[in-house]
This record gives sequence, structure tokens and C-alpha cells, in this order.
Amino acid sequence: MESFSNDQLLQEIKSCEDLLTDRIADNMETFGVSSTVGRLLGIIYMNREAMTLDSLADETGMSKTRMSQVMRQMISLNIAEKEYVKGSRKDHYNVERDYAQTFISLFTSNWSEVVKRNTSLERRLREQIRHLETFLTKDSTEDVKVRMERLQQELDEWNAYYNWIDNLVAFFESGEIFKHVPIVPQKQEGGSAK
Amino acid sequence: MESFSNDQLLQEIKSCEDLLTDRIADNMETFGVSSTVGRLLGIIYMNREAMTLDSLADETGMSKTRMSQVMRQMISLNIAEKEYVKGSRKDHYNVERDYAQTFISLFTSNWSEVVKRNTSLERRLREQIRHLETFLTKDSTEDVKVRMERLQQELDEWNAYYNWIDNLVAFFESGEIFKHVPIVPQKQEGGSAK
DNA sequence: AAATCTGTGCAATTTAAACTTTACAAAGTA
DNA sequence: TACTTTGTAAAGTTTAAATTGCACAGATTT
Repeated sequence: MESFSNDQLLQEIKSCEDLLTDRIADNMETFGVSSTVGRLLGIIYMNREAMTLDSLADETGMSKTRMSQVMRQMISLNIAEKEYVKGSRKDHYNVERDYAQTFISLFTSNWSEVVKRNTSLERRLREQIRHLETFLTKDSTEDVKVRMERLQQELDEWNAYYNWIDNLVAFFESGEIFKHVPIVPQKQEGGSAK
Repeated sequence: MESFSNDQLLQEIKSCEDLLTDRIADNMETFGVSSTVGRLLGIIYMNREAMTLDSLADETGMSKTRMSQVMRQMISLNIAEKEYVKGSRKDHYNVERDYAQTFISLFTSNWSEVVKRNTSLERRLREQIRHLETFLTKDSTEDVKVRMERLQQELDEWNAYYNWIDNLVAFFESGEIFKHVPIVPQKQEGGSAK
């Protein structure tokens, strides 16, 4: 018959927590960030208080340089921040503790960037087309005219699409999404089961 | 003073189209797929009719094998399909022409997978915890009890989060998102400007 | 001022992903 | 039946991303 000492229990609990951290790391790749970003997020999250580069390097077995790189990335993604701890010379990093908020931050960072890049390309192409149009003469083949027309339509569709994404980002960022897709707190095995 | 022949105009138009294709390829990386997926999507989209592996290899300068790999991936992502063309032995591939639909397909493929993986991990951990709980005795330290309790709470939060994502996926997939974030068709330089 | 600590720029290395080459099975054609 | 065509599996190569090691600047302590 199996049995656990107090220490063994602690060990087992730790290994459950590690599984969670690993999964966070995996899932994070869906946002297009390195799994190490997810791993650090998981580690700091589970730690429940801010951590230093050294303690992170310790926990992951990775170099301090890498920890620095990743934390910087996480800050720029808005899912971590430095926290002042008096009496310590080291930087302390903490992470967003709200899962959904993390989702939104990453979703927003990614897609805002895309929208921005696209908008500037669209402007460039609109200009180019306007320029090319001035060279259309009665000698121009039907083919050219059709292609030009199509390109215009293409840009119209693009514009509609990227506006949509832009609105989508705002829809998330403003929290309006929660009005329509709410988060329902779970309470497993509560005192008063139905 | 600059001027363009008919052929030069065609050339210029083509290069505009290529810019669009390149950008589609770039943006596609936001979904965590290789830019080649985006490139093929762009090429077939611009081509306006189904293409074969050979013509794709031709257009991209890549190997036919790679084209095969990528098209298979696109099909599994629900953003392309084989199209039967009578009289031809070759497979012809066509792509989803609706940008927003493509967005939804990719969003859905990605996140459904995450939800699935998570759900099964959660089940496993719930079981493990129940198992460990049976070893809690009055000798167990406060520490162990707290950690165990916390782990439970953690799993509750996870559950809430992944249910949310699951609902989010449904919200997109069902098209309900469009009720709240509609796509507004753009019509640049229409006949009757305001 | 010398010695230490901390974070990070930069080049080098390792690891993983993208892509190619070769080979071959299945199906079609002569 | 022998000969092509087509798609893809498998293994190898190239390219890009992740990670490390070294070095050093700026701040802190002695």
C-alpha cells in the first residue's frame, strides 16, 4: 500500500505545479512568442511574488542574459512589469495575474502591429495606382484596365478587413468582449454541491 | 517626363500585386504559420483560380515537395481545398477568398487545439489532487495544506479561463462576432463622393 | 579609488524550423 | 507490359531562431 511523507507530498504538489507551468509555456506559443516567455510567465505566476533575473535563471537553468532578454520582451508585450523592492539592488519582475487580461494584451500587441503595417502599405499602393492611372490612354489594352480595376477592388477589401481587425482589437481592449462572452468563475467541489 | 508603355503598366500592376502577396505572407505569421503558407494563400488568391503544385512551385521558385507540404497544412487549417478539374490529372488547389473567414478559421484551429490539450491536463491534475488529498493527515504541515488548496484554486481559474476561450472560439465560429463587430465594406473614390 | 554587483550589447554557438533532394508508390497512358 | 506522370515519405541540408558566454558600463559599497 502506497503512502506519502509530508515532504513527498510537497514534492508531488510541486510537480503538479510544474506541469501547469509547462502547459502555460506551450500554450503561449499560440501567440507567436517563444515558449520561454510562457515559461517565465508560469514560473513567476506560480511563485506569487516578483522575481529577479538570478532567481529566474536559477529556476530555469538558463543564462541570466536570456532572462533579461525575455523579461524585456514581456514588458514590451504588456504582460510583465518591474516592481520596486526596497533594500534590493536587483530588478524584480512581476506578471499580469489575470489570464484573460494576458490574452488580450498579447492579442492586441500582435494585431495592432499588423494593422499598422498594413495601413501604411495601403496608402502607398493607393498612391501608386493613382499615379499609374494617369498613364492610361485609349491605346491601353482591356487587360490593363481590368487589372487596374481589380487592384482597386482588392484594396477596398483589404481596407474593410483591416478596419475590422482594428475594431476587433478595440472590442477586446475595451473589455466589451466580456459583455458578450463573459468569464464564468468555476468553483469545483464547493461546500454546497447542488 | 516619365511615361509607361502598355507592357510596362502591366509590369507595374504586377509588382503592386506582389507587394500585397508579400504582406499577406508576413501577416500570416501572426497566426503562427510559416510565411510560405501566407505566400501561397496570396498567390492563389491573386490568381483568382485554382492552381496546381507545379504552377505554385513555378511561381515561388520552391520545390514541389514543399508546395505539397504547405497545401496539406492549409487544408488542415481549413483555408484551402482541392478542386476537381476535369481533364487534368493534377490536383488543383483553391483558397478561401473571404479574409475574415480565413481569420476565423485560423483563430479557431489554433485555440481549439489549446483548449483540448488543456482540458485533458486539467482532468489529470484534478485526479492527482484527489489522490494526494487522501494522504493528508493531522501530521501534515500547514504548508502542504495551503499549497494543495492553492493548486485547487489555480485549477478553478484555469477552468474558467479555458472555458472562456472555448466560448470565444464559438463566438467567432458561429459568426456572432459580426453582429457586434461588423465588417463595413469600403468603397474608395466611388462615383458619388459626399 | 578600488572592488563588487547588476543588467545588457554583441558575437558565437546551439537548436529547431523551413526547405530540398532523392526515391518510390499509385494511377494513368501507350 | 513497359513507360510516364503525380504526389508525398524519408532523410539530408540550409536558414533562421533561440540561447549562451564574454565583456563592459553604470551604479553601489568598502
